[in-house]
Amino acid sequence: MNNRSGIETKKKIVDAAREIFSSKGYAAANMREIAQAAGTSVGGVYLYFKNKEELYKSLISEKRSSLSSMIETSSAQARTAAEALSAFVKLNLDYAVKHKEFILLHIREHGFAFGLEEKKRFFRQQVNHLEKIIKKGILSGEFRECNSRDLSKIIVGSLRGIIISIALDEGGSVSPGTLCTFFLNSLLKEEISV
Amino acid sequence: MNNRSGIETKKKIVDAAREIFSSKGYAAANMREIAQAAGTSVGGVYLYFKNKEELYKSLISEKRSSLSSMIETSSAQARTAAEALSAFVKLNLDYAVKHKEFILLHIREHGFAFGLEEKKRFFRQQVNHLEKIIKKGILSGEFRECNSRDLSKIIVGSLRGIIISIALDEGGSVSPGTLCTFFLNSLLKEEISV
Amino acid sequence: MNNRSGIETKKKIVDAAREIFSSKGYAAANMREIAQAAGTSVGGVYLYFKNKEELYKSLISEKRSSLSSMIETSSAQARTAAEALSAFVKLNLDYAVKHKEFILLHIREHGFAFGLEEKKRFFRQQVNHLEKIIKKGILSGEFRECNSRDLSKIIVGSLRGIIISIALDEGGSVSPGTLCTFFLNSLLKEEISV
Amino acid sequence: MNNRSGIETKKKIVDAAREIFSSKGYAAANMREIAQAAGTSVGGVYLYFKNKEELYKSLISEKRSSLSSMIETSSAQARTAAEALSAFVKLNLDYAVKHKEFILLHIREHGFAFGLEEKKRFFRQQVNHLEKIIKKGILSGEFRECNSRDLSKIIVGSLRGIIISIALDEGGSVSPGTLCTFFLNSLLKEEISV
DNA sequence: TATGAATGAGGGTTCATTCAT
DNA sequence: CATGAATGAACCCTCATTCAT
Repeated sequence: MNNRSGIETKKKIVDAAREIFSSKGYAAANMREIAQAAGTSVGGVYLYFKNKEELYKSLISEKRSSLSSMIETSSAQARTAAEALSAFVKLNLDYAVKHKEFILLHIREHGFAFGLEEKKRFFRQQVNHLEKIIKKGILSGEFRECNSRDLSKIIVGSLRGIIISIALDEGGSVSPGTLCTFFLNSLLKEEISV
Repeated sequence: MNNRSGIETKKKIVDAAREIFSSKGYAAANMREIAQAAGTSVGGVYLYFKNKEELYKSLISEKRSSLSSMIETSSAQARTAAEALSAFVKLNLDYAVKHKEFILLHIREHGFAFGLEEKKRFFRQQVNHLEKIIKKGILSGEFRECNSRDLSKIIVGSLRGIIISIALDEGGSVSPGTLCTFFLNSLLKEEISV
Repeated sequence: MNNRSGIETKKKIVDAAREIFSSKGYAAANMREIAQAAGTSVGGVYLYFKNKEELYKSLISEKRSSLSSMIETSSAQARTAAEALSAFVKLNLDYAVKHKEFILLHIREHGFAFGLEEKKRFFRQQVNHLEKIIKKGILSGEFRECNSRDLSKIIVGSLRGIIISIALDEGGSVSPGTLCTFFLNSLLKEEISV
Repeated sequence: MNNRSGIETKKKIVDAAREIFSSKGYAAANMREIAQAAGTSVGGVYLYFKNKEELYKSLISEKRSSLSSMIETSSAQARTAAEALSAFVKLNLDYAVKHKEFILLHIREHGFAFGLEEKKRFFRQQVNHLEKIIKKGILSGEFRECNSRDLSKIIVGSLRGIIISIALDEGGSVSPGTLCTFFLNSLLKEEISV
């Protein structure tokens, strides 16, 4: 096959790699298989990616930055703090549903091999982002007084756990609405029932 | 090796295996290294475990069942539903702090390699257990009316996410108390502030 | 590439190939690199040379024959045997200094890969040529009686060793004059000091 | 095969490696082939040598140091400078005859891949050693006044070239005696005929 | 029980060569 | 003539597993 524009080939490789990495993890995935799934030869993969690690990292950062920017955008458009939090939660969950493989990729290899620092940075980013939302809510009188830092950590952490459940198809999904209500119970002045 | 009983050797192997598996993941860990860390020979490991997979699985199930039974016990001793939930949360967090390596082991390889089914079963077990607590709380009038199944899933999922944060040392731990309060906000009739 | 004639391209390839082959040896050199250094594409190289081996061989024989003819010419112009020997030695040394890379190429791969027979033939040629000079010198009474065959072998061999030292920049060059004197000590009737 | 004492296996590997490296050069030699020739498995080779490079280097240094020490010893026993020089030449030639493969190994890869510095050092060592002999000869009145440094370089270089001829079986060997006489012609006060 | 040398399949990676454009 | 993406065989090396001692 002699595809003049390698861009198509590259895309196929990326797709195949995501699929395979996420289903078996980094170490168990093998380049031969990825090439095959992408419809190319082994050498073909190395035409676009320096090596296995680079291929893997490219998947991670590509997705991570796309999620980050989506979150940023949606928050800017929210009127109230509750709305911003809802958007934050929904985006994360939607993303998890749409990109299960990415989530697995992201969760798995957590703290292994390489990229630990990048992952922690991403987590901190999320926490910081949420903290801003909460603080704004407190200032505006929408949320009650609380430790915004701790709550942010708890919520981001929780979200991650729930996303894992979704990605692993563990016993049915939880609706974003239900989850938002759950979080808002500790934030809003008036109580709502789940 | 001149241990009177092989039991000691086996224990050393298990400890070394946990340490190494959890720090590098299943695929990247290697038997020579485990044997060395355990102070035995490669062949020695195969005296006690059929193969790498068996060794790995034994670690998982060993810890998982020990946690399960602890939770079971603690719940039986609780007077109120809130107390039972607190115990549940605290046990899980304590366990995470004390056995970070196990958590990593448990989280990582999530849905990979093998053991996916066991992991899902464990998750369902936890959800079921929590659901019972919540239902009891509703019946006793301690908790408000709510979808106990959904809430259980949310809480167990959240707990998992937070445990991961702890295991990965991501930006300071959240106290069990704070976390319980957070969960109870959606359960108790009276509201409490975090 | 918009060279009017491919001849220029071919020359560039040959130059690049010599440079790279001689600096890394046959096996470690690679076609992509050669093409790049020559300012062409990989395919371009194959337009002028059937394959890697052919490209390599062409370098060797090109240089070898040019040296051979120079030696032939210079000998024809010499008046005395000593002069002929001097010319022979000087040409070889000059050549080594000017074409270090070729020497390396020639020395390295000595008896390997391919071309062993050609190399031996070249060596024999040199020995034969020198033997003629020595015999002429004995006949003319310039040189003393000696085993001309053995001496030729020794001198050609020695020359090769010294050329290697030069090509490898091992500790300073020896002047052609000094070397000639050294060789002539075993040939001339009167003794000279180095 | 389960050879309790790996030392035998290691020897077989070394022998096979020398044979193969010297017949095809470093780059063209391949580990599978070496293992096969040694009667072991690929993994077996890596039990004794970290990698291809290490295996290669071990051959070189092993032989090099053994030759060095032989030369040192023989020189110490020589009565006259001429005797010392003879011993030096003979040892080198004998070594070349007995260890053709080593010579090839040593000559080839000259200035490539790795080990260039070690090779230069070995050359300088030889030159230094010979220079001492010549200086002693001049002092004792055995040799005539001459530039001992230059002559040493010339002789060591020549020796190398002649050894290459021998190793490559290029047209019959030169006897050590003839060669010594050749060298001594430029050193001894009285002239001798070859 | 315990050892560790030996095995060999398999993984990551390179590179000469081809060929559609 | 020229290009460079594509191919795939082959290389170096690792490691789970076995087995003679």
